[in-house]
Amino acid sequence: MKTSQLFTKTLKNAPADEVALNAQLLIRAGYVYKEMAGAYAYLPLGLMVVENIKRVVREEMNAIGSNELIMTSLQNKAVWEPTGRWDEKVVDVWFKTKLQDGTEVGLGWSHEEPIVEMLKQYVHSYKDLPISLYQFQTKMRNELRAKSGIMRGREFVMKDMYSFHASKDDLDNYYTQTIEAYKRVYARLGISDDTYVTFASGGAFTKFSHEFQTICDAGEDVIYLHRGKNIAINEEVIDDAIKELGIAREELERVKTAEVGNIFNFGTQKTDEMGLYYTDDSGKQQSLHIGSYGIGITRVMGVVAEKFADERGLVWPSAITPFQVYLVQIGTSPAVTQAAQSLYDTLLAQGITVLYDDSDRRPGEKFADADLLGMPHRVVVSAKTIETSVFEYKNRTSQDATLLSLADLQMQLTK
RNA sequence: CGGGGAGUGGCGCAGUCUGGUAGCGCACGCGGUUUGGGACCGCGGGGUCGCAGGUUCAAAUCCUGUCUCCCCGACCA
Repeated sequence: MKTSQLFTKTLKNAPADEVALNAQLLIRAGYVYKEMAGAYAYLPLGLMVVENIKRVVREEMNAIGSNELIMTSLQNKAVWEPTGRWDEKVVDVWFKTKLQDGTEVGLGWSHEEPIVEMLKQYVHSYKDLPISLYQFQTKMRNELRAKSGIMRGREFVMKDMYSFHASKDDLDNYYTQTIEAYKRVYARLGISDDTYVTFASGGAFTKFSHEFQTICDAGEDVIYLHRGKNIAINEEVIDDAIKELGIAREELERVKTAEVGNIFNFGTQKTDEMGLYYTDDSGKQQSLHIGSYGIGITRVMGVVAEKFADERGLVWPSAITPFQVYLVQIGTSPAVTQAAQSLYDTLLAQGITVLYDDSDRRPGEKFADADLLGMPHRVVVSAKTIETSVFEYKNRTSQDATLLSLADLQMQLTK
């Protein structure tokens, strides 16, 4: 895409009321627009990142046999009453509204109850199990206080998955598979080195649930870490956990983290509360074992933005960058324009995504934008480079540029 | 929800204490000179000062109320 066609605008200053680094950079670089506290619009560049993160997650969820669907944002009060969670004293993040005839409805902050309710219509026999469903949904949570830019909003995109099983063993097995799938997701997103599977507080039917926590100063959680044994424990459950695991608190390192995923083993709690049962092979009615697995898509984007950014701007991992290459044309002579256009066409034909800065701005501004926008590769075409038929290449994270032939450049961009 | 801070062109700010109908930088438009790390000169457009009410001859400025935003805390299924 050419910048002349892209809806975007970079800013030198971030709005003064944004303190969170992720929001400052994402707003300055034109990825997001703040509608109100805790609610951000995703502009074309930001949407590309969101979609790229979703693509990675989608591929890994599909790989463990889950099915994508999409539930509704409007939710039925009657579905939530049996579990007691319609009550605002139990769930304090509800957004509730009324239909014109006075019927109360809720805006979805979770889809656990609705999806269990839905399955009553489809699951009757052990032959229908197991089943795993997931969606990417905009969750609405009426948080007392929004904070940390896109890392804790009142409206955010979440991947939530739910699995349904005939036995505890089958659920446990799938739960373990999901942990591995989540690890692959974080590896592909470039944050696996700093992401830990963490023991956390869970429902009444599990000793612990698991969180995926990424080391991040802007995070809201604190975990205790044993890098050698690869053990991580949320501060919330530290006392119980060290007893359980037989380790000493002194062995653990205390770090600030952001929760990028959370999985729960519900056991048969939901099925019993809501009356979802199946018939086993001897004709007896049985409870289902249910698991629930979430990844905050937009929060992950904020964490990645926050973690990798440097003083010049964003730095995107290759897997989720909106474009692989920021192509800078310097000068507007026909020869330079033709060379830049030609390179642009060549790279596109090769399947490499390119943002081609075809504006007639000065070089300094273009370089500053290239850094701020954070694409992994920068290529410059100028009068100097076409003289010797080379291209100037620089990686976002390196200081120095090198001159490469077209073939070498193509190799650099595809490795 | 408790505590603290802040709302002045699109963004960043000054002006408020000591009332006298709004200013700077960036951005934007036009002309010119420039062109490898956010250029320079000239000209120009744009705000009624979050909102409402009050005091006053006169309110961005004083008073009351209200809305919004940010930070800390509490909360986080």
